[in-house]
Amino acid sequence: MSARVTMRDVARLVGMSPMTVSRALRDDPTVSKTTRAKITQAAQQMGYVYDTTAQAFRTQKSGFVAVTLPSLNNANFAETFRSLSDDLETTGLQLLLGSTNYSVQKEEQLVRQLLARNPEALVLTGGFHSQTTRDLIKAAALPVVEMWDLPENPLGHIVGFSNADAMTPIVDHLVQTGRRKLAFVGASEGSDMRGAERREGVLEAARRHGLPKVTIIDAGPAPVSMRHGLAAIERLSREIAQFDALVCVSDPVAFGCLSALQRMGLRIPDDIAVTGFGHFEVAKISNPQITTMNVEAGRIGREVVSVLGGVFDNATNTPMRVDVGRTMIHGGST
Amino acid sequence: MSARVTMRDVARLVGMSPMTVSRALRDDPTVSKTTRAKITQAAQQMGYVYDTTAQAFRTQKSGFVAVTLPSLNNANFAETFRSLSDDLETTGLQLLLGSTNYSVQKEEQLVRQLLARNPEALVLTGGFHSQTTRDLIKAAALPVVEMWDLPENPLGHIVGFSNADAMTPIVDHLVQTGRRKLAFVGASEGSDMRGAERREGVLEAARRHGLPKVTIIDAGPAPVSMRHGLAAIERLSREIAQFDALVCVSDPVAFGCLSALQRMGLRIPDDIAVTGFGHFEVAKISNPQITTMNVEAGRIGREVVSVLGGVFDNATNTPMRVDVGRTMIHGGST
DNA sequence: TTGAAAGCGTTACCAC
DNA sequence: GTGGTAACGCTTTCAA
Repeated sequence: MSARVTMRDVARLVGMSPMTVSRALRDDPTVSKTTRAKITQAAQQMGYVYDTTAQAFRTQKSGFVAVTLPSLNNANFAETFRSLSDDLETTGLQLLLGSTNYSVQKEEQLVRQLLARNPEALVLTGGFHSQTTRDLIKAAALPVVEMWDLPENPLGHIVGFSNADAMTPIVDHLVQTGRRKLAFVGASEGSDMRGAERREGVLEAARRHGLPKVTIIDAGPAPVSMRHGLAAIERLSREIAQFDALVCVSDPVAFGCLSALQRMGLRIPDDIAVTGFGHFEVAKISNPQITTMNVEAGRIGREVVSVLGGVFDNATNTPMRVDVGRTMIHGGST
Repeated sequence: MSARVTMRDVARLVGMSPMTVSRALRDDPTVSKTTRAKITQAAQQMGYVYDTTAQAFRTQKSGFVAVTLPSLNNANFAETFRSLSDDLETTGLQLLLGSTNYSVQKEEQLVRQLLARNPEALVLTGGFHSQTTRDLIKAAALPVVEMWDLPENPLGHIVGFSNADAMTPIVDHLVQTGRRKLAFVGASEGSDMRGAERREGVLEAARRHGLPKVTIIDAGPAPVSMRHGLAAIERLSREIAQFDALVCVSDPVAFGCLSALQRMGLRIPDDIAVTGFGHFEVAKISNPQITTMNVEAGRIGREVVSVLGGVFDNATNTPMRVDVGRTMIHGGST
């Protein structure tokens, strides 16, 4: 177990100072070509490995951007993460990822853990956090972006959309196609804030249209997916026939509902309409295809990087507020 | 912009040495109860945040475990990651995650990036890597676990299963139920190594049974999902009727195929059988349910942590080899 | 139970 | 174009 090769060792070999080695390895233009060549060659030969930890310590810059996501197993969040990491690559920043599993409690713990790593920025999914989390973040005094949401009192920058408003076109469309007895299928109260906003958006839109009270079907605590949609409908059994449209919090839930309804022999959309949210792959592949709302998950990631770029460059801290678009996708389920 | 609060500052406030503060904050039992209480209280009040970077630098331990996954948007890999991070939590280690997007090229770049952070261990998905990647890893001389595979020449420890062998029960089952003209639907050659192994497993099993040559249906470069399965079948159109069973590389692909077949008016399993792999949610929700092979993704993560625990504790480096089980799940699609 | 000194590997800053 | 010095915040080691 030989000791680590450091810049000092490389310097000694080429007969120069560690400082010059440092500059050479960082492509500092003040180093002469010959020197640089000699140094890189020596470094290679000695098996020198650059010590990011020491750099991070010395410069007080970790090179990390911390990100929280409610869940990894979600095509939309995964896509946001991917575009984030792709676009961040050129900047040399690394993503430090954590998953909250839709729990405000877990988020607090996670944020604490992430902040201990001195990230240069923090990207949170959603605009709802515990007071402690907010305090921690404020004390850390680092750039913050909240995404996938459009909170009233943001912690910093925002890249997202109003989950409530996003439901309006869906309800409008259902009403236009003659549906009146709506039910909303989503996660239990308090477990998924964006889902709750979507629910409120549906209730509000229904009120505006003068529809009868929308029934809330609880699919269980978040994350809710296909199986929870299916189970919720199976629990209701024939009672489901009293509704003429099921507005679901997400496409996987909608697909679960669709499947359960079909197993019961109901015809979609003739007997009952079903809508989803998020333009997941399953919405396009199911029979019939599910009417849904597309949110450009990739664009959210890219916009976040662009916001961060502005923050790092200008050091201006005027909070940005990027409202990304949504597009309704019509399927055969309505 | 006030300067960072350090242990020195906390020490000054309570009239003790930084050393005692360090010990108190790490719950060193040699610190008296009163002192600890005073220190933690002062730290809290001053908004002290522990500097992990400095600690990592000083102790030469990053506290990181690096993990590569082919894709985040995959219920199985997401589950493995979740169990990994859950089980690692008690050890105080942080996961540093990167996604290779099923590219050996990208993996190389990613491994380089991750190794620069001095992780204490490296967890890779799959047993196939570029020579450069292998060299990089060997030079780094850190504990390595390859998972989701059972390579012949592992880099270190293994937690996985043979993707080829895992297909045998599926082919056996198809043969037993009278199917003989099989096609395999998967990603293009060279883009998904575990998928390729599954394909070889199917070919081999078919040979053993004396079946006619299995047709390979190329669903495009990895990652392949629902839409690729659907598109592949749509491209073949009525030619698909020559097969009596479609063996798919994964459940999402199988669901795409199933959906395409149903859109063409074929009946599953009467006209053609469909099998998947991975026991994804969609296999249980689709109509009919898809016959699949369950791999305990969560268990893989837990076993990896257990292997790492052994490595860190004993410092013994005898390579472990954990073969996790698989269970066939029968659905109505066969 | 507590403290002093030293140093982890790098780079900012200034000098030449 | 290159080098010397000091320092980032913490913990190991030894001493009291």
